[in-house]
Amino acid sequence: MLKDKNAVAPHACVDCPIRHRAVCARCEVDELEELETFKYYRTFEAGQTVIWSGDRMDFVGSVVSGIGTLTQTMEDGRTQMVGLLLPSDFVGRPGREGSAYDVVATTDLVMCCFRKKPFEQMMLVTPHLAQRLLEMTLDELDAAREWMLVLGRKTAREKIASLLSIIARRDATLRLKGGDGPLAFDLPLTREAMADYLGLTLETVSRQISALKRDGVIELEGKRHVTIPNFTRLMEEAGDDSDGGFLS
Amino acid sequence: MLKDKNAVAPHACVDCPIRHRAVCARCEVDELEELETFKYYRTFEAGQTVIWSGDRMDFVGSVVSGIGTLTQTMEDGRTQMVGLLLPSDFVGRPGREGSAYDVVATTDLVMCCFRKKPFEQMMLVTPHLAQRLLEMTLDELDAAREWMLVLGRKTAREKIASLLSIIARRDATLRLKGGDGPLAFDLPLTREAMADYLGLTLETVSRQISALKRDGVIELEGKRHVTIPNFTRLMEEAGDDSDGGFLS
DNA sequence: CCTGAGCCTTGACACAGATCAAACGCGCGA
DNA sequence: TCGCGCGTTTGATCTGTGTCAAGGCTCAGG
Repeated sequence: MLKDKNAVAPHACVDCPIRHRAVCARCEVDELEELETFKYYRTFEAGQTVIWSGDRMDFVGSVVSGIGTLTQTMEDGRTQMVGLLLPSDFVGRPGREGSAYDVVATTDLVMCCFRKKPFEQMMLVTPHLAQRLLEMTLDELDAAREWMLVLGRKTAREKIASLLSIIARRDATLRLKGGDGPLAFDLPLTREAMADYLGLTLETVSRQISALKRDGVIELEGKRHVTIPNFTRLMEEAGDDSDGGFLS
Repeated sequence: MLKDKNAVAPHACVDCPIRHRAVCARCEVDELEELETFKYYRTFEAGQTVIWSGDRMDFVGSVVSGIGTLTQTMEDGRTQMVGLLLPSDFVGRPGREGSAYDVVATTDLVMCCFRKKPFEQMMLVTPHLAQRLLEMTLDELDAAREWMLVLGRKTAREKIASLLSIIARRDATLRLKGGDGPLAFDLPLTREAMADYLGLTLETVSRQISALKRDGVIELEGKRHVTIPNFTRLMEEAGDDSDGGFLS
């Protein structure tokens, strides 16, 4: 199952693509060198599970490229996605044994992993690391709470529009493109995964996407490629005020 | 409007009731003394707003006693509660200007406040403070994600049962009572506040509470006093597996 | 004692989204 | 080339929860 790829991809930290956004963003060169002594890369194929809920974790790490999801599942099979992992996002919790969620690779995924014990040790004596992790965790908390509003109070159409605007925004900031011209991106999620994120069924997701397309809010090329002709319009459909506040 | 009470309540940190659970839990005596140089107490009456969303915050702080809520509101008035503030919980975000949520006192509330600037300064040089805050933030993130499952996937009945079991658990841990005897507590929230927390209407909340009572899952004395004859039964109704995992 | 304001309960009905079911289209292996 | 599987779309119907409306309980103030 595991491909040779698993052996691939070691960067030097200094020219890592997520250098300026990940946990290590604030680290000095010598601190990066220390991190490198217990760092290793792992790759996962689309669909592979990175960590099972409840499993013991012996590493923490950052997403370097690709997309992953955090999900919770009830005994009867109902599932809720509780987080989206994009490049530079952090996985794992220092100071806790196991994972509380399933972590799954949605696309092929490259992770920069640190052995947990030495990472925890280093955090105790390296404020740069702990400060950055606190900041990232606070951002995630804000994002989770924003999502609670989506889940608790928005209609199906608003939920879809909210998801699209989040993906569009994160995609745009990753590529550092400004401008209000038409945004375009590939949906990194299946209809089912979107449904799990939004607390809907996949049929409802499909119907609402068709409706948004019919109403000219989005354009579709194939099933996955989305163009947003007017971002403000999308925001209105999402029920957000137009302040354009953006996440992490 | 402000009562004399506002002048009241200064404890010495060393015999503070939340000393061992709040941000300052890990601080040494000398660190507590430093905190005390920019600490002050404020009290709020039930119903009073502590901070308006978007307002500039010049303090951060801990809930000493009483109960508060964090809520988000959409332009059209739909509101979602995104957090419950219980004694020892932390309010405010170091490194950010304004509040992202409305913070409201649900009961009379006493807060231990720190002026924000000196607190941020102290965090930079006091690992005990930053470490504890990270730990608390990670716990809150877990709680928020658990709540996402509730909001996205649970039925109205399960939502009510989930809320009751959370309140019962936190109440029990606050009072440090063990034992599986019947739990009893007063609901700190109105039906409307519960609805805002659960993404329901107050009518649905009322109906489901009546139904749980009818089915013997809970007992009611008046509108607010709840007895749980069988906690395991309540957990089953909440759709949680019986692992009894508990928060923060 | 009466009155009014909050808070809560209950009923009747409407509707958004779930459920069940069928079929499409595209890529891939045989 | 065919056929199969997966992700998706679309339709018909069902149902849980929202909406609207009426009335009850309790407590504080006149």
